[in-house]
Amino acid sequence: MGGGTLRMRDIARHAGVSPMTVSRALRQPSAVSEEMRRRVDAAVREFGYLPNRIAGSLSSSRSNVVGLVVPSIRNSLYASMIQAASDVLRTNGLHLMIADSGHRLEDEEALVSAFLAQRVCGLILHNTVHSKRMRKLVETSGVPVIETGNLPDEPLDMAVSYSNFEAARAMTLHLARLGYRKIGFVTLPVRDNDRSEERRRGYFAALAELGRPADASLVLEAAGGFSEGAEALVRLVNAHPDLDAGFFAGEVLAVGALFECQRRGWAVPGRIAIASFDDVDLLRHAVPSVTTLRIPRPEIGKRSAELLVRRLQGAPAEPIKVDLGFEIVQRESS
Amino acid sequence: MGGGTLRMRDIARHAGVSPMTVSRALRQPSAVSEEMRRRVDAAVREFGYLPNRIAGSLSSSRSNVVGLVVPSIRNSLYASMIQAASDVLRTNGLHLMIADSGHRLEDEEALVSAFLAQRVCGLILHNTVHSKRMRKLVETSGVPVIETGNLPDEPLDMAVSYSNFEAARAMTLHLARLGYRKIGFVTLPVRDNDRSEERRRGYFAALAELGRPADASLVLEAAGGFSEGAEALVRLVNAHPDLDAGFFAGEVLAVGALFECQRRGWAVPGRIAIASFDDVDLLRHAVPSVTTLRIPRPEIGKRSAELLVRRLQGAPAEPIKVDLGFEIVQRESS
DNA sequence: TCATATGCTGGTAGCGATACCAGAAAAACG
DNA sequence: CGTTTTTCTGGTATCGCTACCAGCATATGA
Repeated sequence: MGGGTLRMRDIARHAGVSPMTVSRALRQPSAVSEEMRRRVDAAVREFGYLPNRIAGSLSSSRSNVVGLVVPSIRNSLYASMIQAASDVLRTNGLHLMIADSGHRLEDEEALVSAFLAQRVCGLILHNTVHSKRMRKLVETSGVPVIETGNLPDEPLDMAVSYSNFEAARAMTLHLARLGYRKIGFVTLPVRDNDRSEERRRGYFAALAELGRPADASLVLEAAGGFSEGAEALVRLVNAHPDLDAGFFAGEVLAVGALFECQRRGWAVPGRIAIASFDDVDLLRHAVPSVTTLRIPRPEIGKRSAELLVRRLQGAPAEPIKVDLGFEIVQRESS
Repeated sequence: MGGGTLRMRDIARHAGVSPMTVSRALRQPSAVSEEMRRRVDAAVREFGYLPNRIAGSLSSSRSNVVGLVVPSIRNSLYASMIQAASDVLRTNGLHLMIADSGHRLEDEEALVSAFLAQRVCGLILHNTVHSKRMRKLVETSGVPVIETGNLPDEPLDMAVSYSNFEAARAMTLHLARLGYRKIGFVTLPVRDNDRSEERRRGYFAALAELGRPADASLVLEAAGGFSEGAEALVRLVNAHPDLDAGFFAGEVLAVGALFECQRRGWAVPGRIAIASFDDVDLLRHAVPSVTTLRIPRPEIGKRSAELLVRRLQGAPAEPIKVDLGFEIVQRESS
């Protein structure tokens, strides 16, 4: 059973050609004659031969695997990005190795090391905060890298993202423009996470522009679950009975808060308005539908993969920074 | 930059030992003397050497990558399974290559081929319906395989799952026991998907046990979106004004239906009860919280990975079929 | 004391493919 | 028709590492 995996030379023998001809017939059929191609194809099909990509990679020092590190596989946000990236890569004969860092910087470093040891031909990292050691690791490897979670000041290589700062700022201004006077902000954990940090900064920047005081008690940090969102809302309202809008840095938090309002019979947006980050289906279909920021996650995945592919095809290694922007989606909840 | 990647012999030279000693010091430190280990470690750290796993895999004909194919990366159900599997694999030095078949059988076959060409050391497949060619492909490769989406009659190798049939049957009986007289069932697309098919069969089996007629108009097939769930519910109610319960084969469908009830002011469960498949956070926190089937997704991922690891460590290649069961979670919506 | 066991190190020969070059055959040219 | 070019094929030498065996020390036994 399966023990005897075939090698190229076996196919070659059966086809009555040299191994080199088999190799060529498989990778660039146009380089061999009609006759050879026919013989090789026949033998390949007859034995169900699958070329050993490991050997191929070693020999050509070129791999066809891209490594991707996200903070959490579970999060559906990343899922839409991953899907889009995966699709583009696949049509270019590349595969995706996925790992999650669990939001731990040291784990990310270990994962990147492992990926580099596997000799991936490219890396996509969601995180944009890196240790010095990691930066050096990636740089000396010479592997093209894309960062996607934020627009970093000093990209490792290429970046495809949007501005968390601008997005949070824009939404805060939007809520103010709609007439909300007291806007609370619920952020995801900030530690080792520049995205959260940027969003918080954006919120405060907007308040400053509006000439409103920066009240730290209007900002709460919450882990990203439904309960945490509900809890945060309640705490904010208790502390600030005149709170008339809540801006949540994640869709799960926002929906958790929305459910809490339903349980307590608080009208949304009558009693309190709700706004969220990231346009997932859930927010569009919730009752009431939730105002949010549309971040072009699939486009980020697509562009990242495309840039990687282009670079692998020989494009010059110049730093590229793509800002795919965002969009405010005004809905019933505000 | 980075052009000159170091080889083991370079490290060996700098450490004043042979390449073999470096190899051993890295893989089984106990096999070399204290002194050698020290010298090698120092050189490795000094130059930031990363062993080339491609070469290592080729040489030892042993890889450390597991291939995983799910119908859709986007679906959060798979995410919790993937996460759990990934964790177990990582602690055993294995990595995960992930691909999605988009529910297309022919794509799955292509992906499995590609994975086998990459010489993965194991496969996890969610799907359990396979073409003849695919079965042969996998069998002759000799690679251990786990199927996770259903309990197949003829597993390729090992299976870790639960019974879709029994789960759907149990929930239908449960709803009947609660007193619901007319239970509609909304299934996900059935084509090439034995899970959906099994669920539908389970629903009908329950009806038969209850001595109720098998009314095909009580079953609707819907693609898995919020709108589709909402739509399906409305169509069912229009066709059957006395419908008092809706059982949805996916959580997005169920929540979509729930939202529709909220929009229309239908009391849940007063006017109509709702039940779902799969226990995701959303269902627990929705208002009202939704009755559902808890499928042990993380456990499935964990056990799958563990079985794979054990097999790679030399466990005999015997067919194993693990049924991790399910559980009915009764909540407010029914 | 010699013989056998044990611990550690290094040399050699692959793993299965591809890069590169050489050469034969066919085609194109003057 | 000879010469140059083009087209195609095959041999050889890696790619970077590990399996396997040989060999030298030191340790253990009789």
